[in-house]
This record gives sequence, structure tokens and C-alpha cells, in this order.
Amino acid sequence: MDTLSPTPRPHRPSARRKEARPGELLEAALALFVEKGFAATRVEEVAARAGVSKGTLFLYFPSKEELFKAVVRENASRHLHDAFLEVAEYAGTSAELLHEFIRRWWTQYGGTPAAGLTKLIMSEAANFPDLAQYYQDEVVQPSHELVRRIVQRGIDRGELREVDLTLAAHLIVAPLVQLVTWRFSLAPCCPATLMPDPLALLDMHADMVVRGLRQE
Amino acid sequence: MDTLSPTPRPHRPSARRKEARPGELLEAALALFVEKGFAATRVEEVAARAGVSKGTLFLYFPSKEELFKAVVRENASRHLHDAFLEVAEYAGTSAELLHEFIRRWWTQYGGTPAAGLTKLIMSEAANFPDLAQYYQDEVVQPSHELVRRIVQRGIDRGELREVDLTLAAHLIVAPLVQLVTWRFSLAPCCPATLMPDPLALLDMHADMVVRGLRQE
Amino acid sequence: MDTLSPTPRPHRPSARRKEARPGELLEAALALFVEKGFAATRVEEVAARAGVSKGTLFLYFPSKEELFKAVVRENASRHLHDAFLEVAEYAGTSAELLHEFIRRWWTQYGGTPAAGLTKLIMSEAANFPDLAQYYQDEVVQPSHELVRRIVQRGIDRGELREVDLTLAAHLIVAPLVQLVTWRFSLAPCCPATLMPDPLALLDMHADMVVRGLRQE
Amino acid sequence: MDTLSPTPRPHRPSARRKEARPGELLEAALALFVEKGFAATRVEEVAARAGVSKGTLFLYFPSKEELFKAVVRENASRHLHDAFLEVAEYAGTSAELLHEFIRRWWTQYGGTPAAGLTKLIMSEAANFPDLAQYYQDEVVQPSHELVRRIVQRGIDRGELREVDLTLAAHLIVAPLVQLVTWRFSLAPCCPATLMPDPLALLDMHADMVVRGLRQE
DNA sequence: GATGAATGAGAATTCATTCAT
DNA sequence: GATGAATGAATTCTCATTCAT
Repeated sequence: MDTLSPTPRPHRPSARRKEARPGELLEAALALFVEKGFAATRVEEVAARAGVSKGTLFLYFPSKEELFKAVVRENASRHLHDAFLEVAEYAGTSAELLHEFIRRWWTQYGGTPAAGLTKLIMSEAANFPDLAQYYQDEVVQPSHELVRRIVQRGIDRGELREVDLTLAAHLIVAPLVQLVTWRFSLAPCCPATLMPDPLALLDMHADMVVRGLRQE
Repeated sequence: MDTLSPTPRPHRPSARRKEARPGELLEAALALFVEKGFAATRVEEVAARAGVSKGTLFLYFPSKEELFKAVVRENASRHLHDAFLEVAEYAGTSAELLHEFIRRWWTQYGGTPAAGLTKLIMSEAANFPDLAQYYQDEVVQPSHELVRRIVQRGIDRGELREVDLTLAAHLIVAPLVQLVTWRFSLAPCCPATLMPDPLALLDMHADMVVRGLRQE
Repeated sequence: MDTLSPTPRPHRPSARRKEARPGELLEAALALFVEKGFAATRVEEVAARAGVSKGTLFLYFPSKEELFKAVVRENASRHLHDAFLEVAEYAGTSAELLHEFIRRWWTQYGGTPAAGLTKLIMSEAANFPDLAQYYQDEVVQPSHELVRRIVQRGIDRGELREVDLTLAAHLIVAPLVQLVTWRFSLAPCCPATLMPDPLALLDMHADMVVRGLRQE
Repeated sequence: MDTLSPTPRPHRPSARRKEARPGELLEAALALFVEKGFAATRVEEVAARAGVSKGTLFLYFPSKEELFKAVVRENASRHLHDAFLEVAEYAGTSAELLHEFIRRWWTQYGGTPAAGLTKLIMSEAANFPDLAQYYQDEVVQPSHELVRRIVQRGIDRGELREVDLTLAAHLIVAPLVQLVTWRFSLAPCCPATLMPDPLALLDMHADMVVRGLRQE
């Protein structure tokens, strides 16, 4: 698209490439770090996947470790802000909101390459404790807060029972996290039949949560 | 000494002596592989933690990779056989069985060091596809089969609704797997307050599952 | 413009324009090579200090090594020719000549940035034996010859004892060389108090030489 | 000597080698650093010259830089202490003491491989300012102090004129330092005829110093 | 059996040099 | 002519593996 549309001053090819480099490298690095882990990924592989040479990578990131940190920072907390707004404005029932929330989580994060970040953090937390803390603060905590608000809203509306919000949030989030963890760990190795259809699983999950929490 | 004493179930009599030291090495290796990942763990660390020298490790395991495989094989499918027997013989309600099953899972696996294996497999599946397949066959599949039997038993007894057994099993297992994954990834890095009490979480999970699946 | 104007001694008319920028590069390179050594100096630093880009440097010098050689050739044997003439024409006593020679050496070479060349050659001689030989032939030998002539002149005039000219030249030159070596090695690192005033040192040196060599 | 004398428990060969390793590596490193400079010397060369592999070097020194620092510390201030004692107890004339001091300096340091350290420090001072300071404090300062004492002793005995001790020390030391600098820089590259016989040069130097400083 | 010194293949990083713009 | 992004050969350093004792 970009290459075909006639623009007044199309940046010189090399300039356009230069601007795209970090993004391409981050994308390649995310995929490889997710697949093989930080230590088992060679920077040369990352560079090759991004279509550049080893040396070029170091033009944009001073070390493999900084590349890793940039990958995490780049992919953390992308859509979280929007989700907060939507929940605050939502007008339907809690059952509808939960189904909607979970489905959107899948289309906007869980089903995208960025979801590999979740598995990556799980795998490397002990080797990068500061990043783990960052992820905890920027992604985990806000996500749980969002889910707690959804549940609290249902309680306030008389649709859901009064329950421990923290535990409920963990139980609502767990299958989502589990789904992406599997998507990037066992799923690529093992027969496709083992993985249930994500949307069917998520719909049943939303249904189970609603049944499990509803006021009787 | 050990090799002569008649014990009820000696794994393989001739190998018992040899397995005394390997046991310590496997234990050390499990802990370190879980914490740092396969590539980031140095064999010298494993040996040191087991109280032997680097050379000794290679007396028992021909390579780091074989050590890893032994760790997985040693820790996979420990209590699964017993669980099958117990479910088959269980006499109480489905609600009781689910609570009992989940609680025992925690005391016999989820809360033990062996549970690190789950996180380890998640992290290293792509680097060791044959082990991932082995784990899938020996642990994941049987576990899901066991859970499906529990649900089927509830349906047969008229206590639970008819649901997709595969999806139900995934949703029942997901929070358990998620719990151990966190126990070995973010939990060691981040404030204790973030982790809810495992038993409280698991009890609520069992309760939610029962409410979500019960016949109305 | 420059290339057309007839000047008294244009080095090579056609090359004058080209040599404007190389001059800055050579100056920058001399300073950095002296400070850090050939291998530890990055061409990018040289270019930056000369106010041009890395690529531009290679427009004027085909390689880092050629740049180094140009630095040496540029700075070797600058004032030697004049000194020979002055000694030949000198009319005063040997004591006056020695004092004068040494003071001029300081103002015209030893105290200038060009003196860094001496330290540079000391440091890199083994890595550039052909340059070392060039320096030996073009600078060291003529300098010693000049000093030998001064001593011979003193002997001929009956002011100085008959001594081994070669040894005397070495002993007269050594403190000069030593002074610039220190100026570019330890002096920049260590408290100024350690460095004696160069002119006081050189005056005492001239005085000691005269006393050491004079006819009794 | 050691290897020939029959000792009760000759260490096992490997143990004897192990103990000798650091020394062999330091010796090899000194020679190569002196010849080519720190940056231009490859650790593999050092290892090869010491008869071991690259990896072995890192068993004894954590980095190339630490190896360099160890080389300097190992070779600095070897014979300085003895020299102080000998000067304090010396009974002869100042002329004899100066000749003796300079001759011994040559046999015990200037003429040995350890003298390369002097050139090495000159070359690398700017890149290792802390080592330069260390050398200044541990070697240069004490050496000059020693020489000042010799001159002061001569003044006290009425043999030498009153002169600036600091300047005198510099002028006495300069040709010695210059001699070793040349020994390890231009001398290996250029025809032997250029280098005067060190002992003849040093004798003339001592003679010139005595003549230059003596009371008239 | 146990040790740990030694090895060397492999990975991260640097930097002189090239070349399209 | 000038630039600086890109390259890849070269170098430091790591660590699984071997083996003599």
C-alpha cells in the first residue's frame, strides 16, 4: 500500500528502511524469544529474520539484553487503556459484558503474535526480575483491576453474587493466560486435535463464569 | 546395602545404588532448570547444588540434554496412576469429588517442587519437541482423560449438565496449571500480596466449576 | 581558486585543495593515536574530532593504516633542515650553542603537539616496522648526526673533551625524548606536581652536559 | 635448579603445572603487550605463547584487562626495596655509588625482560589511568626518591654541588628509562649498529653525571 | 568412582570499510 | 564531495565436555 501510493516526498528508501528497522527487529525478536527463550535465541537469528546482518542489530540495540527489554516494553500494555474505557461505558448485562470482554481480549491480544509476550515473561521472569516487576505493575495488576471492576459492576447491579474479587479475577483470567501459554508452548509441537477451538473454549469459559457467579 | 535389602517395590534392583546420587542431581537440575531455563542453567551449578563436581555429573548423564530429559521423565506422571484408581472407586457426590480431586492435586503435585516441571515444559517445549510430545502423551492427555471421567461420571449420575467434555476438562485444568506456572515465574519476583492463598483459590475454583456445570 | 594562485612554495599545486581537509584529519589522528594508541583509536573518533563523517575520512585515506602512515610522514623531520643550517652557521661558544639548541628544540618541537609523534613511534614501532625504519632514517639518525656535529665542533674548538660522539649524542638526546614521552604518557594522568618545569629541566640538562663534556 | 633437586613429594605433574600457569601466562602477556600493545595483542596469542589454550587463560584471569593489570602489578617494584637498603649502607664515594647504582639497575632490571613494563606503561597510561597512577606511586616516585637520596648524600659529604634534587633526579633517570624504551621499541626493528652498547652508555652517563654535579 | 584442569566450539559484540543516496 | 546505514570479519569470553590423576 505504502509503496504504491504516490506521496509528495516519499522518504528515500534507505531512510524509510531505517525507520522501520527497530520495529522489524522487535517483531523478529519477540517471535524467536517466545519460541526458544532468551538464552537459546542467537542475535544472528533475530537479525536474519528481520532481514539484516548481525551488526545492524547492534546499531539499534546496544545489547541482546536491551533488545529483550525493548521487546517487553514494546508489547506490554497495548490495549489495556481502551478496555478500561469500554468497561466504564458498557450498558449491557454482566453476562454480555463478560462474553464481550473475553472475545475482544482474544481478537486484540490473545490471538495475536503479541500474546507471546505472556509466555515469554513466564519463562524469563527469574532471569529478568526487573522486567517481571514491570510486567506485573503495567500489565498484570491493571488487568486484574479491570476484571475486578467488571465483577464489582455485576454485584452492584444485582446480577452477581458477592464474592472475593481478587480470587474471582484470578479465576477469570487464568484460562485466558493458560490459552496463550499453550498457544506458544505445547500447541506448536503437538497434534492440532489437542488444542480445542479457542473461541469455543472462551465462550464456554464466559458461560461457566457467569453461571458460577450469578445471583441465585 | 541398599541393593540387598528386600523392599516392596525396588524400581530395578541393580540400579538402586546408581540412582542414589542421580536423584540429588535430578533434584538440583529440576530446581535450576525451572528457575533459569535450560540454556541459562550451567551444569556446574547443578553439580554444585547437588554437592558433587562437574565431572561427576557426566558420570551419570552423558550430556546436559540427557540430564534434562531425565529430569522430565523422572517427574512426569508420578501420582497419576493412583488418582485414576481413586476416581474409579469414589463413592461421594461430584461436588465432593471435584473438591477432593483439586485439593489432592495441590498437596501431591501443585504445591511440591515437582510442579516446576509444568513451567519447565511450557518454557522449553519448542526446544525439545520430543519431550513436549512425551509430556503431552504421558501427563497432559491422561490428566485430561481423568478430568473428563470425573465430569462424565457427574453427567451419568445426573448431577452435571451435558457439556463438551474436552472443553470442560481444559477449563477445570487451566487454573491449576496457571497456579503452578505463577508459583515458579512471577511469584518469586513480586510482592507476596499479589499471590492469593492457593487453597482458597482452588476451593473457589472447585465451587465455581460445580456451579457452572451442575444440572439445574 | 587556491590551485590557480601562484604562491612562493606551493607543496604541489594540484594537491593544495585536497590537503585542506586531510590536514584536520591528520591533526585529529595524531592527537588520538598518541593518546590511545593505533589499535585503541577508532576511525570514527578521528573523523568526529576533525568534524567530518566516518565516510569522509576514507575519501582521503584508503585505510586506517594509511592514515597512520600519513600521520607519521607528515610530522617527521619538520624543522630538522633548518636546525642543520643554524648549527653550521653558529658563531658562539659550545655552551651557548647547546643551550640554544635545546631551547629551540623545545619551542619548535618538544613543546608542540607534533612531539606526540615521538611517543607514538615508541609505542607502535613493532606493529609498523617499516615506519619505525623510516623514522629511524629520517628523524633519529639526522638528529643524532646534528648533535654529534655540535659536540665535534666543541672538540674542534678546544672547548670540549674528546669523547665517544655516538654515546655523547645519545646522552644529550635522551632527556629530550624522555621529556616528550612523559608529556604524552604519565603526565596527563598524574598530579601536575610530578612534572618539573620543562624549561628549568632543559636548562639544567644543558648545563650538566656542558660541565660533563668540557675540557679541564 | 628446582626441577633437578630431588624433593620428598614432587607435586603431581598437573598440580605443578597448575601452580606455574599464572606465571607462564604473565610472562607471555608481558612480552606480547610490550611488543604489540594491549589492544593489538590477542588473548589467544598470549595463551599460545604460554603453551595453553584460550580457555585456560580465562581460568586464571577473568578478563584481558585483569590480565593486563596483573602483568603490571607483578612486575612493578621488584628490586626497589633492596636498592634502598644498599644505598643507605653504602660506604664509598658518590662517584662509585652512582656507577654502582646504574650498573646494578641494568643487571637487575633494565637488561631483563621485566623492563618491558616501562615501555608498556608509557604506551598504555592513557587507557589505564588507574594503573598509571599505581605505577607512578609504586615505581616512579620511589625511584626518584632513591636517586634524590643519592644526590643528597653526595651534597652532605661535600662531594657534589648543591642542586635542585628533583631536576637532578629526572636527569639521572632519563637516560635509563630512555634506554629500556628503545630496547623495546626501535631497537628490535632497526639495525643493531644504531644501538650503542648499554653498559658503555651507562658508564659514560654515570661519568657525565658525576662531572656535571661535582663540587669544584 | 570422583575430581577439576584443560579444551575449543560457539555466541555476543566491535569496528574498519563499503556504497547507495 | 559528503554522509551514515549496513556489513561481516575478527575478537573476547563462556561453558559443555573430556580425561589424566
